[in-house]
Amino acid sequence: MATTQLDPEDFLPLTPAVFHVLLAITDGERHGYAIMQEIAEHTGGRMKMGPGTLYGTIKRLLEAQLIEESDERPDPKLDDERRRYYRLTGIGQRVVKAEAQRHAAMVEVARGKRLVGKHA
Amino acid sequence: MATTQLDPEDFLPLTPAVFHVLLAITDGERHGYAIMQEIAEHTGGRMKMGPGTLYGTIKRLLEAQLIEESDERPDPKLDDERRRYYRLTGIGQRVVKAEAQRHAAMVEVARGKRLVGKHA
DNA sequence: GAGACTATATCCGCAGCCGATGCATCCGTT
DNA sequence: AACGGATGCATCGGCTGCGGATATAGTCTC
Repeated sequence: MATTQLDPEDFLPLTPAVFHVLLAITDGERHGYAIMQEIAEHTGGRMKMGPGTLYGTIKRLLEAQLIEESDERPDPKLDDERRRYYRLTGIGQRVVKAEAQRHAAMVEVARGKRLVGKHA
Repeated sequence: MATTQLDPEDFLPLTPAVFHVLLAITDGERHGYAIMQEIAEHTGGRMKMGPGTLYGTIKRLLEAQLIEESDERPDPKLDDERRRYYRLTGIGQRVVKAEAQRHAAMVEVARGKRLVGKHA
């Protein structure tokens, strides 16, 4: 086996902001503004991430190499040139997954204490 | 029902530290040091909360009236007098529950993206 | 009686959230 | 074509609060 793989666990726990951003791009690349909307959407509008949080978070995620910018455009003709698209890196994927499982485990603890009901 | 109902949602989202502390005392009162251990335990030792975080968090939770100190001792003879016990207030209970459900919803989103498998 | 563990408390550096602000572009309406 | 609002990215600075270091002291074991 080649390199000693970075352990995704070393990145945990993620801050809520970071987790939401990563979660928003797990199923395909997205640009900044779309990430904001995605987050607002899948939290039922409860969480609205402002630009300060978003772009600061993106910057740190790029440095940590959990995400990377991509030059590919879904449809050049329809696209807004100002947009900058981001996608998960390999390690990024492993990190979101690990964090998601950590959350799942926490929810199970909460379920044991009857704070949440049976599964949806 | 004299009191004006505070909306638990107003307290969300909780910081991870706060959530862990509240979760640790949902099933009965505990003293500070025991809370630390409880947290280390039900995260499989992954999260270890230091005294700075713990007592700072407790202080803020007392001010916010999500927890309160109790004078009752489980067993006076066996007890260490230095201990200070805390329990959830009414609103505190509603807040942990709301937060737990928020987390459960987030995990469902992650499940939809196949980051976590079927339920344990 | 040394050392480890229990138990609470404070201090303070630092990370990072997040609203405010700025600027440019795109698009629908009139 | 002028306007306004939404889209889109970026920076700045205040402030919250996390978390390691440190202090104090009682308890327990060897």
